[in-house]
Amino acid sequence: MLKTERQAFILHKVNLHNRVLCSDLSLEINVSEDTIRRDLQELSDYGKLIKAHGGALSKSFYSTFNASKVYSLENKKCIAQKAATLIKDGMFVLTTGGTTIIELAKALPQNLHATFITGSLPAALEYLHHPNIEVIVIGDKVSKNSQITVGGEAISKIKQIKADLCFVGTNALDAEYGLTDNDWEVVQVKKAMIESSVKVVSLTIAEKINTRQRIQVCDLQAIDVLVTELPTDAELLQPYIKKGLIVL
Amino acid sequence: MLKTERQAFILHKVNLHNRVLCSDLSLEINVSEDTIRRDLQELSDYGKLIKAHGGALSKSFYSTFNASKVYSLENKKCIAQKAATLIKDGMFVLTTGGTTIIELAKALPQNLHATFITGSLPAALEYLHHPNIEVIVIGDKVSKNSQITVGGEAISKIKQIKADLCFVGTNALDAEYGLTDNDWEVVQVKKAMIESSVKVVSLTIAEKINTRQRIQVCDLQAIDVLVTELPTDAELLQPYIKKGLIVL
DNA sequence: CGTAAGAATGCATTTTTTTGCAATAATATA
DNA sequence: TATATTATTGCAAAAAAATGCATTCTTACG
Repeated sequence: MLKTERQAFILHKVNLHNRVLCSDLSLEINVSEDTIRRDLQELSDYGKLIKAHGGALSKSFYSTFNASKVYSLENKKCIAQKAATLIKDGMFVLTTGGTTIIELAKALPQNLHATFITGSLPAALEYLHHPNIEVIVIGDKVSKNSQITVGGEAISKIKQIKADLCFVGTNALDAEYGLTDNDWEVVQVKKAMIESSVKVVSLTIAEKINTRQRIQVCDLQAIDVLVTELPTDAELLQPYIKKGLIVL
Repeated sequence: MLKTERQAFILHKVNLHNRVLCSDLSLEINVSEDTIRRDLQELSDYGKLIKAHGGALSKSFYSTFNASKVYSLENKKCIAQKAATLIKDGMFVLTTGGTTIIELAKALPQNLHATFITGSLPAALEYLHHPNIEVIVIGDKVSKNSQITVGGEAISKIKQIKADLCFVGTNALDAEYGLTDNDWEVVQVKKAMIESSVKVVSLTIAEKINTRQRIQVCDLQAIDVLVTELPTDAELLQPYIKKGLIVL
């Protein structure tokens, strides 16, 4: 059995049964547990499943247990504060999902009057807490990992919109490869949002800068503003400033 | 059972029942109480639950904020348990919003394979916790009070669906006036859902029975099943049984 | 065709994690 | 307070993961 074939089999199995054991797979496919472990490691790196001691769990099963704590929370709060200043009364704002976006939602001033459009359920619930913000949810199937709606319906709805501003929670940003991500469905939604907006803002914690994932969302040129927790004059940001991005 | 899987199970259990005992879990999962205790400690470290002597409490129950907010919680849990038995594998299920529906979402068995369609953001997030349930959100403007999507877009999407089952969280039910409610926009959505479903189930706590609100959602005839926390032979329910409703 | 570079795999060894047990301490409850 | 239940701690056995290395299999290329 080829490596790719084996990994596809493992993935199928884990999605069907919600969990797999190294020992079972080893017997079933007739390779050593080491190989299975290496496969699981790889699949986990690609974000296809969740590795656990002794085996792995399907991503949808794992999301039951709502991903522990927010990583790098303080930095994200800082980014949210900066980003919030970009929103003016009366604006139509598109946002993706992710923990940084949630922090942005929390950081919005109480007196802001604006319309927020999103496919992220947790973000929508946060926006609802603000008395003067109108919330519009994009409907479609909900992706378990990201808790945002994805699919053709969602994308066609997004294309009908012209927003003033789009906030993109960023997984990886690179001066050469632009904005990249690893979930195909989520990428499609992000693409549509970026196309439907006049201005695009990338919210990026410093450690994601100069990294790349497998699927491209957009070129660097498509991004207007980059918000990080770093001061504007940080070494890391200079290449992006040179390429014409506004950095906050 | 893998460690991670076990912890997910514990978390599910504690969120469903509001509390768990080390001794129960130990028997149920078949590991020592020491292991359970260590799991609870870990989950507590991650802030997913509150550890207590002899077991643990759900975070939402412990923080008076959330617990006190849900009125008549125990009755609603009882209703949810009964209602959950109506759902079979492969079904398409439409649901409204409301606290009883949230309890239903929590009470769904882990191994249920079904598709849930809703405009309620909190309900959708609950459904997501079930690995084998597909969640579809109806998009539109979100109503601040009810946290469900309302409006023409939502209604036209609902009309395109034909579901097997529709669960309606009920505000007022009366043998003469049928199902009534007091929020015009929410009523429009409920109407559409009822029309789009083969079977309609009303989830109603006893104190809402024989009460009415200002706007009619549907006649009693449109409802197939009535689920309350009362035993089937309760005096209060007899008029409804006479009128042909199935009572659980 | 043949050979060299690189990837994939299994095996042995070391390290880490998980788990149950026992002894002791802390805590609840009658 | 006394007693039973629950927690904590240290420890050891078992299981699993990581690591380095040798062997086999693929692939690329002269």
